[in-house]
Amino acid sequence: MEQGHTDVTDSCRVVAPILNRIGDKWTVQVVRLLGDGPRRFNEIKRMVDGVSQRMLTLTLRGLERDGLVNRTVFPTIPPRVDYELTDLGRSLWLPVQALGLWAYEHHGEISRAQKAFDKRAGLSEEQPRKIAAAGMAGR
Amino acid sequence: MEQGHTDVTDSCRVVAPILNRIGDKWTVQVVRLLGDGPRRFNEIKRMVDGVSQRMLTLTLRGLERDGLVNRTVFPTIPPRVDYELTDLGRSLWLPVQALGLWAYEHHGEISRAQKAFDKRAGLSEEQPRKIAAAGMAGR
DNA sequence: CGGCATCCACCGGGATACTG
DNA sequence: CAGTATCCCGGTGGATGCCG
Repeated sequence: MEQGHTDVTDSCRVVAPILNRIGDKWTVQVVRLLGDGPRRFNEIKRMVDGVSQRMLTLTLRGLERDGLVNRTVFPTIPPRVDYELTDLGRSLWLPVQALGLWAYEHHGEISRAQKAFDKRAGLSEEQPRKIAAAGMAGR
Repeated sequence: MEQGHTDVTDSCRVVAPILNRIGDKWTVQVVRLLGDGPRRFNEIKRMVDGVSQRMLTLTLRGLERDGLVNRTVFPTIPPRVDYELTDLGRSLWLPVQALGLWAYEHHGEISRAQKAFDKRAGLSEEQPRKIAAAGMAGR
């Protein structure tokens, strides 16, 4: 990638839609699951608890469309379909892992911050979050 | 609700909601923007093009609630409010950067994969994606 | 078994107007 | 300037049923 580019919004416009894919309700779990090796449809469905088969289908289609997973059909009876990460998918898996690690390390802090925030908001509608002295507004 | 799987789904359940925050429509852009230094409300609104003031408010509130940004009110007239990343917010910024880097590096591959996929889907409804020989389905 | 199609509830998010 | 409040639309995603 070209370093030294400059505009924040520029790369953000590229990142945003991808983060939207990644960050949707099921993609991450599926990617992490498949990072472990190829799985078939109902296998995934069982492991990703709570997912409807509709959403799992859509998720896998999206991943396939993005070139992140390979879909392999075995024309047997009953039919069998395997999904596995492509090289691209595996390369995605790494930064996702990093983010997952961050989430895992900090979700305690986050939920504490949330509870503190909710407490402030709940006890008093007019609780000062952080008040700066007037006059130091100039930068 | 089931459990007792590998540790994959475990950490995923922690990651998913956070990725949901990060991956929502505006959070990343705001975080990256604030990674550059503190900004005031309308300053952010101007830089993040397309965001409504409602969504910007909600986004910043969410980030504040998660302990990722500090909100500082200057009780001046006209009022002024600064937003800046907390230490936690800055620590998040790194893996987000990594994911952004990945997106930036691979969005070409992705859009190519998407076009190829759409072409396959468009030309023929019954285009075989990848067919494995029957008989090798056993694992 | 692995889908796709349909219907429908919910809520994310935009536009607009009003307040301190 | 920095919000809050209200309305409303479209997309996301769950439930169900049918099909190869």
